[in-house]
Amino acid sequence: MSFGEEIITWYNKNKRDLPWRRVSDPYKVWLSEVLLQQTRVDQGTSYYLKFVENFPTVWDLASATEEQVLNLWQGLGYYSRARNLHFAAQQIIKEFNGVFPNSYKTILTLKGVGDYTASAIASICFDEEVAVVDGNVYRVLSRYLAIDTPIDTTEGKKLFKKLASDFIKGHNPSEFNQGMMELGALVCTPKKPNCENCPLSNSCESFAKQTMLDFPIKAKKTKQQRKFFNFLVINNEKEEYYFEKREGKGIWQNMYQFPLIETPKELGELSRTGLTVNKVSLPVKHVLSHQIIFAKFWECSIQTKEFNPESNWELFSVEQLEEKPLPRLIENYIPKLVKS
DNA sequence: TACCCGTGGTA
DNA sequence: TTACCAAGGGT
Repeated sequence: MSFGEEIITWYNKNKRDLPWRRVSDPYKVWLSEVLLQQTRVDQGTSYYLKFVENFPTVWDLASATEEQVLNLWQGLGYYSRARNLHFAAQQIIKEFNGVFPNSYKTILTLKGVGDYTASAIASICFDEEVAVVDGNVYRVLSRYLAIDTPIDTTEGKKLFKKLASDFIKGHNPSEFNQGMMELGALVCTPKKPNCENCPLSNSCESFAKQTMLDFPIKAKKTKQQRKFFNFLVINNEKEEYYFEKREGKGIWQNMYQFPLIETPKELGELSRTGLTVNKVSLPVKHVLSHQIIFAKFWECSIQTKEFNPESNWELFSVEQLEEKPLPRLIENYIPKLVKS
């Protein structure tokens, strides 16, 4: 059997029964693909079910507010995906009259849809012969051919797209693409590849040399910057708390947090006119892909005469917060408010 | 192009 | 405990 035949035969025998594999609606396939970007199936599945239930059609998604979409996305991370998803739903209504675009080229014009996602939808829903290249495909191909070109370079991306495009030729595009990813997810795994049960081990270059774990090669390492966040936890006599909406370009855009004071180092003492600090949390370490945040929560009470809230601060009860999109760091602190 | 964007699981 | 990384995309 050819490479592609091996992949497809193995896939049809070993594929998992996943919710988005039971549907043919390109809208739902799109939802699943965006939800699973840089996200494990175990982590994304419950979100997929929530989204399909709350927004059964692209019209429902487009009609929602961004805040509703972000709120449903809460906890999954990479929130630009949610904002772009909402934007793209409105694109589909306006530019495509509510009919999901049906080719790689047109799907690619949707916000938040790049080469991978456009290839996935076009192949799975419309049988277009375009190869997906995701983390799984990089791993499978780099090991199979023992390719030492780094995958995180322009040259590497171009090379692997070309290789996958050559391998897919003449095969069922949907089954080939999903088979490549499924093999990477279940057999050709990052740490302990199960080569004994791999349909390609006979002809795998790295298996022959037992160098599977040397691939794929990456050129860069991500560096994490340390940051010090101080959140002002201020409540009034009605047990409401001040919050602010994050704006601008950075992390957690359009999501809510306690009023923030960022400092270059850990803050030992906080003084602000009209506020008395009652309690301060130990630093909470919150690790992100490019930052490590050390957050202190300063629980304050108001000295009514001199206190002057900023104009962008809003008061919410704990109940009202249910409908506001919160970063995990903030969400995790809410139970402490109810206790004390 | 290099860098930014989250969260949680694993060894 | 650190390092890696999971169905990537935007700027």
